[in-house]
Amino acid sequence: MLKFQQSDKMIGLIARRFRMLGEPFRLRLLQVLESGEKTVGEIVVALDGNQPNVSKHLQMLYDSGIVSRRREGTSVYYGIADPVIFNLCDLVCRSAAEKAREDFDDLQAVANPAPRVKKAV
Amino acid sequence: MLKFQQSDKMIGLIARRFRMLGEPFRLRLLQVLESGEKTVGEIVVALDGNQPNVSKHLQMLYDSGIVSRRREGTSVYYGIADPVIFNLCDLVCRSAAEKAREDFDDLQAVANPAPRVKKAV
DNA sequence: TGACAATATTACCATATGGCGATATGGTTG
DNA sequence: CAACCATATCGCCATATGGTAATATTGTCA
Repeated sequence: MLKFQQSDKMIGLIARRFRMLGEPFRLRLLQVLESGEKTVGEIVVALDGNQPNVSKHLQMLYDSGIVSRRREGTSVYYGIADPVIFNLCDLVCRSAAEKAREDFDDLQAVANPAPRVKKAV
Repeated sequence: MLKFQQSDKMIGLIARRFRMLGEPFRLRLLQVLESGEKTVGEIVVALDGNQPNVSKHLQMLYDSGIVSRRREGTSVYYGIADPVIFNLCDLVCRSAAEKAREDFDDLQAVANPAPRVKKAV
């Protein structure tokens, strides 16, 4: 924010980044890669996904500059290219947890409405 | 990351948050709200959008706990409920800018391939 | 070069999402 | 209550996106 008052292009780029992280399967992909480089095959096994789907999402993350790619023989190793995403996830995680807690409290409040005195049930 | 190895539900929540930010129009909405509470009408004018669309996106942001809502007469004021989003945007902005710079450098490198000696064009 | 393994690409379907006009709802004022 | 704001919701369409099977590509090795 603040700095991208600028062009619509910049906003588009930012949005794209967020959209990349806005997909559960891709988050799980990144989660798997957090412990280090992995081949497509290894990732497929780890996530119990199907290969074309994994490749597709990896491609998207690669195009966005979030993951790196390295070929070795017939295998391709993917890794985290931009560790900042972990900071992002961390922030969002905390924030989402906070929100969830508030929602829960609100529900509680509805269930036990303002016990002014002792409670009369 | 790290902390949401846990449930798929948590991953879903995180993804949803990111998805909320993964839409140019919503980013612009938040940009407008950064300078303070605004009514729907004011936002419509500021973004030159149409009212139902603005309301819809505001509703989504509200459901996600990103913006707050306050009624005053027939108007409704929206504001930022979770300022963390600005940190997020800031991080992504920097990161995206970095990526853009790298892409540019790569292009340059292709255009002017390794001038070993003087240059032979 | 042929056979095989790993990964990428394509094609297609189902669903999700955004934009927008028409309409409903909620609140104010007379 | 009627008329009139401001906002929310609905219905529809066009497009984007994710999942998956079939197929193409790339690299290795004999």
